[in-house]
Amino acid sequence: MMPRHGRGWAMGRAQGQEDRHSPVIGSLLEPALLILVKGAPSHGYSLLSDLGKMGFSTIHPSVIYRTLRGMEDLGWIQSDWVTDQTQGPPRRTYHLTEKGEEALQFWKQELSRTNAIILQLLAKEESD
Amino acid sequence: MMPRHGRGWAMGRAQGQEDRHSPVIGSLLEPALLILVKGAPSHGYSLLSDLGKMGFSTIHPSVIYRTLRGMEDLGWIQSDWVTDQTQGPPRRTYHLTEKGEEALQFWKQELSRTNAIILQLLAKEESD
DNA sequence: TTGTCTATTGACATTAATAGAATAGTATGC
DNA sequence: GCATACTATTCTATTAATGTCAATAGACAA
Repeated sequence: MMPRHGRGWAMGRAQGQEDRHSPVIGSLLEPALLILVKGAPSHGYSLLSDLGKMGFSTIHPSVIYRTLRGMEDLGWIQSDWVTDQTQGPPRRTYHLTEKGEEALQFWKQELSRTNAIILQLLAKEESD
Repeated sequence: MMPRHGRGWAMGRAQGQEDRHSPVIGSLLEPALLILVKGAPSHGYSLLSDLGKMGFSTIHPSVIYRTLRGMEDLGWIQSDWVTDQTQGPPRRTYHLTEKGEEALQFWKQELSRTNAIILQLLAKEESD
């Protein structure tokens, strides 16, 4: 049986499971949420679809909600319940805090660094 | 107490723990090993230092050995014991298999995709 | 024989990911 | 007034991955 995430991801893909994301995508969820919430305060369900458009479509909703709660525990974002202007039950709407802005700065550096490493890896593979 | 990996990584950094890698780095270990082993058959201890030079310096040796064994279980690489030309105990030297080459092709696509997502995220943050 | 470098493995506790179901409000058609 | 679909969030059980530490052991030089 296939591991459900992480190790050996590329194996599952080869066997026709296109709908499972790689571990890299999962690891980018946190900075992606910070950036989206910084852009405009938002709630889980809306972030879910924003992320979908950005290439995070395979991440399970519960993972996104759980991550948001975790980030709130860390003090990076804060939530308020919004009951009006909703087409359904109340929304928990998150906004970025100063602490979250700080964390985002670290993440930005890390994203650049990651970019460099990936380019290096691709270049090395090309040269073989 | 700080989470030891993943969630909330950027927090630890802010408190002066520069020596802990982000979850992204960990998730790139597998493709990095595939590419290095494809370049030239090699053993764990040597890959450890190659990875260090590439920006994976904070990954614990046992994680690298464990990942290599996992990749061998998946049939992506194969190992032989080499006893001569060593400056210490025997080395388990890995080489890439055809299956590993296939996995690497999927990973290459994913690395490009990841690159695109990261650039998109950084661009979005700039525009805020 | 002590220490240092090379080299690999195993075990334990912690943390994260996944699927699935439960809960619930709103809106629309019939 | 009832079924259905969409919006919106939470919880739980299971499984996988990660981090850390310790153990093992050969080679070589002081």
